[in-house]
Amino acid sequence: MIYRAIASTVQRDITTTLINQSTTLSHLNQLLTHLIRHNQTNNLVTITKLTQKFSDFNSISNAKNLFTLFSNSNPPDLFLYNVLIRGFSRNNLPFESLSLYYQLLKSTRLKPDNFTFAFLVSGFSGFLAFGVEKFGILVHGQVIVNGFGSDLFVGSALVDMYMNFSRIGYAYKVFDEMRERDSVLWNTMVSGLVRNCCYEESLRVFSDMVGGGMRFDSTTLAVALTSVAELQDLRNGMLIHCLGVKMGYDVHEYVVTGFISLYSKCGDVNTAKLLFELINEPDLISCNAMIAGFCFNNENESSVRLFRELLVKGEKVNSSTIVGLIPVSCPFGYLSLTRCIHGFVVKSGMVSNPSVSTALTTVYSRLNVMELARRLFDEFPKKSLASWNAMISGYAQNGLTEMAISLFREMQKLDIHPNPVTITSILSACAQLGTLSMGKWVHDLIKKEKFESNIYVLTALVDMYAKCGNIEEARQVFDNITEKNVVTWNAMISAYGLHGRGQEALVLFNQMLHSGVSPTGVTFLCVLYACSHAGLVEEGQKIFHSMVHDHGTEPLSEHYACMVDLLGRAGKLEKALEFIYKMPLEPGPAEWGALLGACMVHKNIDMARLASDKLFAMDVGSAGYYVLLSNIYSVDRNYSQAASVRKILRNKNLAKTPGCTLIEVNGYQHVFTSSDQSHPQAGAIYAKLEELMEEMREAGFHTETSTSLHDVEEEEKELMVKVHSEKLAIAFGLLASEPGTEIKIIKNLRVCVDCHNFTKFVSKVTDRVIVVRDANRFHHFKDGECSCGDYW
DNA sequence: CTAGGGTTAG
Repeated sequence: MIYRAIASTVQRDITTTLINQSTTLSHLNQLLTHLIRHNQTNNLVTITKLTQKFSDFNSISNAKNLFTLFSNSNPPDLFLYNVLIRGFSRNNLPFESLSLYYQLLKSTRLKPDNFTFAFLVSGFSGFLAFGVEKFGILVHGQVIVNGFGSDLFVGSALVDMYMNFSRIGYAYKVFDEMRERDSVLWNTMVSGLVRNCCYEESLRVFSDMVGGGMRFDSTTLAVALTSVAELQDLRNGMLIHCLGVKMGYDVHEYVVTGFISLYSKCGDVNTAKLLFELINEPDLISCNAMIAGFCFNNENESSVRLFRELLVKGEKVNSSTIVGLIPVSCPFGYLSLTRCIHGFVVKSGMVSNPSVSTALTTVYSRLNVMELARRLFDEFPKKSLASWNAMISGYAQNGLTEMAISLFREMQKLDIHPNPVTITSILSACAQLGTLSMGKWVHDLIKKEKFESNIYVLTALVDMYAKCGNIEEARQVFDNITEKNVVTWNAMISAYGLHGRGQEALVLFNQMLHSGVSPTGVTFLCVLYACSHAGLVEEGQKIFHSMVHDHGTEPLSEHYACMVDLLGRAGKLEKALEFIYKMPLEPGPAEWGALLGACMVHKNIDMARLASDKLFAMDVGSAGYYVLLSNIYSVDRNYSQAASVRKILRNKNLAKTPGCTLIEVNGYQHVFTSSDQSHPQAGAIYAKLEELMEEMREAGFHTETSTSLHDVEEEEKELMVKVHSEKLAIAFGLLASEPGTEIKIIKNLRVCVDCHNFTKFVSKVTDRVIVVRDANRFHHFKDGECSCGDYW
């Protein structure tokens, strides 16, 4: 009897040892066959061990069958349930986990414990699909009801889950409610924030962790390195470097790889190369970091060379290598090169890797071949958040704003939660479209989701408010940003320029210099643009001078064009022309175009002809210039010439854009076109308009058409028979909004003189502020005056 | 540990 017991124990120990030592799936299968053959499938410990091992080998069907086999003749204990739930979760089957959990509740008297919940929750940490989030929240409810709300294991799993859904706010809530915090919990927070591109926030949490004396391991340090690298924050990066050395973590090759990545992304390739050479035998991963570093610094030949070396050494390159290499085809701008890489990716089967596909989508977007990008996107077997973002941002950046927003809506329908990157792109789309209501909605979303510390989001928010006409709101958001970068400053400066508030732009520019942020070329463009739109000629010239001599910034063609615009707008046409002749670069379409525009405003026909001759010689494919030239001939009463230019325009297929105006009332958008009758309230609108026009005529105003030379395309000629869309929108705005409230409209073309006069008049007699965004800038009409000083 | 998605100017 005793012998038999010992024998069975020995047998069990041997089996357990064999299971533990199994290194392949076939070992396990052999063992299982053996157990079944000898009728030894009734031992709980053995079965549990085997179930666990099967799921570790991703053979979840075996694990499941084993569980069923056992439970047919024995009641499983909680441990076995937990092991299988863990198996399902690890194999990305959260719903299988969930149904097993229900089975546990329904058909046993077992009480789920912290392991059950930790495993159950963890199933939702890597799973993103339609409507999963609701189930995640449901599971969280079960956790609380069962009293595990402050369990560390469960808590970490919950934080990880919410981070996966980009629910930063919920993750924080779980984190805050933990009575004690271990290094795993902290690490989950830090890496979750990194996964959601909240790099500043992750560094803040990391420094809280270190400052609080919490032990951190080399992995956490590596995650923090990711943040500083992404932020290109060399100062903190070097601090973390020191910290890593002090802790002795630099013996780990992956930490050194993190350092290489940091210096690569901060532009210090030499240090990166030095560290790279210190590694005796660089592995694939450190090579990838170096390749990406070369790419980042436009050392494309070096990247390709290292890539070749890897191939020669017989190393198997992975998706990281390809993703790191793909940007090489971007600055080159060669579609064929991208196609080549695309071909390689398809051949090697890497096309199913979301990172690779997303990178390719991005390259296609940058090259503005959106059809290819979309086709690739539609073919993704599994769309990651990044792939959605790549597509949405591609649309937004190429001006296909409606497509961007409709894709975002689709995403929401599928219950896929946006992260800060998505939000930034959508804000950019709102800014371009001028949809304030949607922009405000996104702002609320930002607050709810705790994306408020993300500098990209906030900068895009400033820009959105400015471009939707809410300059004060833009400023408020701007003032609340604690750590502003150059782009943030640029956005606010350009906002003032857009609204014709040049002095404020200059004040802000000086504040920026005092705050220690160095201006870039874009900063000077923003400032010069602001000066130009406010007629601040001397200030602009001083800035231009200081840009070259104090800041050592080399002016690009855009800067010269801006100066031409500045001088030209102010009527200093001769000076503008002289400036063009004296500039060290070859003057291009931008400079001549700016001069031509100025000539039209100041009615200098001869110089206009000179400028347009230059433009035609360059064969610029822009309808605007042709319209301007046609207008010149009209002024000269040379109608046949004017007609022939328009014919060229038609032949070249440079379609003129029809004018339309958008107005938002109570969150609804109304779009008007010229002489539009389609609005349900058209009758009342035209009656209101007639009433105002009559009043205007009585006050001695008359319609002005022929003398105006703005680039408003055909519209003006139609004025005698048609009513411009902005008048309709304004009349509607007066009817549909409360007296005394501000009216805001957006027009796709430039405002014509007649409408400008009309709007001035209306603002006076109705005592309303009317804000007009045209193709170029904002006009604030108040009390019969416009902020542009009749100069646009 | 390495890799994919974001803001400003024209």
